[in-house]
Amino acid sequence: MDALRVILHVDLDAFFPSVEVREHPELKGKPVVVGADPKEGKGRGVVSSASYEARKFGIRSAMPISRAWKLCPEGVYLRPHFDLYNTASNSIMEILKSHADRFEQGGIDEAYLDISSRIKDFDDAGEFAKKLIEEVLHKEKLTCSIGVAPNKMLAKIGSDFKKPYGFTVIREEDAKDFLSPLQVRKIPGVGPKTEKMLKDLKIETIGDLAAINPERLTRLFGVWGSRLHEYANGIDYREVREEYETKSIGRELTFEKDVNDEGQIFEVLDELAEEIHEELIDNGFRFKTITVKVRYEHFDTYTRAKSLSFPTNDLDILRNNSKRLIDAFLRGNKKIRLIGLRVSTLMHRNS
DNA sequence: TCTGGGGTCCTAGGACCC
DNA sequence: TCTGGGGTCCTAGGACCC
Repeated sequence: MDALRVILHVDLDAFFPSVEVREHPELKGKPVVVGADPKEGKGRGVVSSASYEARKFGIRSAMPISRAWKLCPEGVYLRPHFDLYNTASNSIMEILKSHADRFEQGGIDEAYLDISSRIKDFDDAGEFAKKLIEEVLHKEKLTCSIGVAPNKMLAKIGSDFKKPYGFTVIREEDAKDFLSPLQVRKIPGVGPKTEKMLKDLKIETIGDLAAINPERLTRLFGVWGSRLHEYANGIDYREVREEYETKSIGRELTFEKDVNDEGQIFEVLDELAEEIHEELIDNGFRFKTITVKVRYEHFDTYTRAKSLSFPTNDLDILRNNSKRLIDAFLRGNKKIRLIGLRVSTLMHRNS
C-alpha cells in the first residue's frame, strides 16, 4: 500500500470583508462590499470581495461595481485596505505553516498544507482540520474553510464545499462519487471558456467528463486535456511546493475616463516604470523583457514586448523602452482605457 | 452588466542555429 | 528542384486564478 498522503486546502472566508468587519464590529451582519467606488452606480471597476450578507443580493467577486450597486444600493461599499489584509494574512499563514510538513501559499487568502506525517488516517485529519479552524478563529478572529484530501485538486474543491466555517474530508476511495455530480466549472482551471466548450459537447458534470475517452480530450485541449481527464477521475500528482520564484513584476492603471492625451499617458507610464523599478531594487532583480499593454475604449487589448540582450535594473532603460513600445499604440485616434507595464525574464543580482 | 490589478501558464509562428 | 529535424529564443495573444 502507498504511504498515506493528506493535503489540506485552507481558504479564508470572504477575506477582505471579514477583516473589515473584524476592525469595525458595527459592520457585523451588514452587506459589505470591498472594491471600487460605486459612485451611485456610475463607478468604473469591480467587486474584489463581498460578505456573505452581500452575496444574498447576488453580489460576487469580479462583478462590475455599478451592477453591485444596483443590486444593493444600501450596502456598505469600502475601498480595499491591503496593508490590513496583508498583516492579517501573514499572521494566519504563520499559524498554518507551523502545522505543516510542507506549506504552499496560493494567494493572500489560501494555502495548501501537506500534513501526511502528522496524522494516522483521514478521521484523524478531519479532527486536525477542525482544530486548525478553531485555532485561526481564536487567534485571529477570522473564519476559514478546509478541504482534506489525498491531493491538491480534491482539497481545493473540498474547501469550497461547506463554506463558510466548515470542512470537508474526501477519501481517495470516495473521490469519484464525490466529484461525479459536480459541475465541470468546479475543477480548478476550468473557467467560462472551457465550460462553454464542454457544454457544447454535452459535458456538464465532472462525471460526464470522467467518462470521456482521454485521447479525445487530448485532441481537443492538448496537454490540458489529459490533465482534465486525471482531475475528473480524482487524480492529481502535483506536490505541495515550498519554494517560489517571481516570474514577472507589473503595474497597470485604468483611467477614470478614457484618454487620448499623449502627455497624460506618458506621465502615467513613467509612474508605472518608477513603481516597478522600486520593486526591482527592493528585491534585487534585473530584467531582460519589457512588455507594455494598451486597452482601448471598447476593451480591445494589445501588448508589445522587447527583450534586451542584457539584464538590467536601470530606470531610464525601462522608461525609454516602454515609451518606444507604447508609441505605436498612440497613432490612431482611439481613446485609451488602460495602460500597463510589466518586466519579465527576471534574474537575481549576482547570478 | 460593462468589465480592476496582481499574477501564472500555455500555444503557436517565426527567427536562428547546428 | 521542390524544400530535414531538433532546440531555443522571441513575440503576441488568451485562459485562468485570487
